[in-house]
Amino acid sequence: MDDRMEELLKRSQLSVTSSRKKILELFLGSAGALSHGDIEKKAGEKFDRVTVYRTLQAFLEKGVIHSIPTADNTVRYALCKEDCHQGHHQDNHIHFFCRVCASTTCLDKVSIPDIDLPAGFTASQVEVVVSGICDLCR
Amino acid sequence: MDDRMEELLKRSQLSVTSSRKKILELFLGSAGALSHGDIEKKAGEKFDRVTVYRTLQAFLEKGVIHSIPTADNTVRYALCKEDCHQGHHQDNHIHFFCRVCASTTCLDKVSIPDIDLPAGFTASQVEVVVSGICDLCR
DNA sequence: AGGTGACTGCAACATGGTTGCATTTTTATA
DNA sequence: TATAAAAATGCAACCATGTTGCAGTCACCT
Repeated sequence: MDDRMEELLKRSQLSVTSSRKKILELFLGSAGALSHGDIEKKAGEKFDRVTVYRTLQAFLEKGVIHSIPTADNTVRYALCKEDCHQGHHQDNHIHFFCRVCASTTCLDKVSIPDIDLPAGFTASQVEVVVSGICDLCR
Repeated sequence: MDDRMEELLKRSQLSVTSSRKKILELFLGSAGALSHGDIEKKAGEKFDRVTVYRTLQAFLEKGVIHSIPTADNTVRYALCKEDCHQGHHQDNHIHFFCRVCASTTCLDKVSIPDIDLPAGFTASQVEVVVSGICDLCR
């Protein structure tokens, strides 16, 4: 477990520190996506707010996590799959936000449908966020 | 023009005040969606920040505008169409965010495709935000 | 083991958003 | 039209969230 996290950090060209291991551990141990606030709470006051921000920033840049915009306007983060590379995310899946438990899940199985844009518009990214009730809350 | 705004406010059960007329005017005169910050800038320091917040809140509740989550994590607002009613929005269209001019547009013509959710999930709302380059910037 | 560069924590700051309350403006009613 | 009640505004203060600079610490490489 510890090895796995160290390996993931090294592969992403990030130096191995205790805060990064801890935050990575939180992501690995959580089903859905985490917000900055979630991480601060779960980490148990062990790290400075700034460290959490900078760690998330580093993870984002190196392609370890990706950010998810949600309806309640708080950014959440989730682990990327193996095919995410530095700076070039492959998060071609939709996100589900549960109104009951406020959790955000990546629905890897559901792909994003094609969308016909009007003439003159060019799409480089499509974000789909579905809100509703998740399988655990019904 | 002035009549049109007063009528819209009255129809939405909102009392007619100068700030509401001014903010409504900004929406009518702008092509895309506006963020809180946009409004404060365009209004020319005439209104208190709090008033802008409360006005947007009131407009939201009465179905005059709807909110749009964007990739850069700032909420934007756009006028609702006629078929939006109090508390029950009919904003069943996708939103386009231009990376160049940072404008957000409602693409009324493009409807949201159906999405097959995994078993156990129930969808109540689907948000689609396409990022790319708009027709004016290419 | 030791030097260099990267990471951390602290303080201070900036921004975005909310709440309570006194004052002003709208609206409804007479 | 005058007036009372209701609603909206502005102000101050506050909280949450996010950023920056810098000094100290830690990880990495040789």
